Amino acid sequence: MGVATNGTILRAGALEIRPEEFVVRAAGRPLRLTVRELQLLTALAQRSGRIVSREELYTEVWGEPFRKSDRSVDVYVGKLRHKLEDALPASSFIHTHFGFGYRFTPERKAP
Amino acid sequence: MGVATNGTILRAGALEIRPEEFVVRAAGRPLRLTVRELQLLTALAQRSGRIVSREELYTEVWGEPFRKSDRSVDVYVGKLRHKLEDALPASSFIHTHFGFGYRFTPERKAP
DNA sequence: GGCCCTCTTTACAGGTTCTTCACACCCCAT
DNA sequence: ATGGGGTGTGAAGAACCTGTAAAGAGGGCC
Repeated sequence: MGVATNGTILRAGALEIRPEEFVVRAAGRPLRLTVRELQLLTALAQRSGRIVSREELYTEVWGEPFRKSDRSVDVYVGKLRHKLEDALPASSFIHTHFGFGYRFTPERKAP
Repeated sequence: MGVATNGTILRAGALEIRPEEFVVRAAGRPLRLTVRELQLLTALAQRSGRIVSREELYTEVWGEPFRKSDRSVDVYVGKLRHKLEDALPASSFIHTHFGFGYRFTPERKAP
């Protein structure tokens, strides 16, 4: 069985993710995400604080084997970063770890 | 057990739904709906404010497993929208969430 | 039968999202 | 400082999703 998500509410800073209800709120306001964006954000938030490889993210979200040349994860990380930046400009959530993958952690940006 | 509907009156804007009595009123005037239309509208109104998948709506109203190719929910959403538009042109009730499903929420239309 | 009404299914158009590619830039080891 | 793989990202076409008209199927009634 996969990761338990029943009735789950994931919180991270001012973000509230309800995967079951297809809803993400940023400081109370609903965030407009596509299916893939929501899936990827959920996968990241479920692994909050850990560095996660593209392979792990890809197999979790896309449900098929990862090819090293596939850039889908990067593209969607970019889309998520942009939407999160629009909604919560004072925070950053998705951090790159060169050569390893991404880490989801809400951080206050440097002033 | 299913959703409790005993003696329930669902209200949403100028809409009043009495599932037990097979009656819907729009600003006091009875709305002429078929059985399926009433069932679907009731299912939506019982989940007011939430994004609901076609699958959930289909299994609730049709009482059988959902096939991805089945468009019945979409067709009936269209019929409901048309009748609600005729009765209450200033409001919109059923909102599409691309890739996820529908959300029932009474909203004043943009002027 | 013929008519009417409802429900189901299909087809197509139009719109949105997803995938892939290309290129620029970045990071690190040498 | 330089080289080479890693990462960010815009753009374009493919793939997928939704709205809706229309046709077919079934039942009830006269």
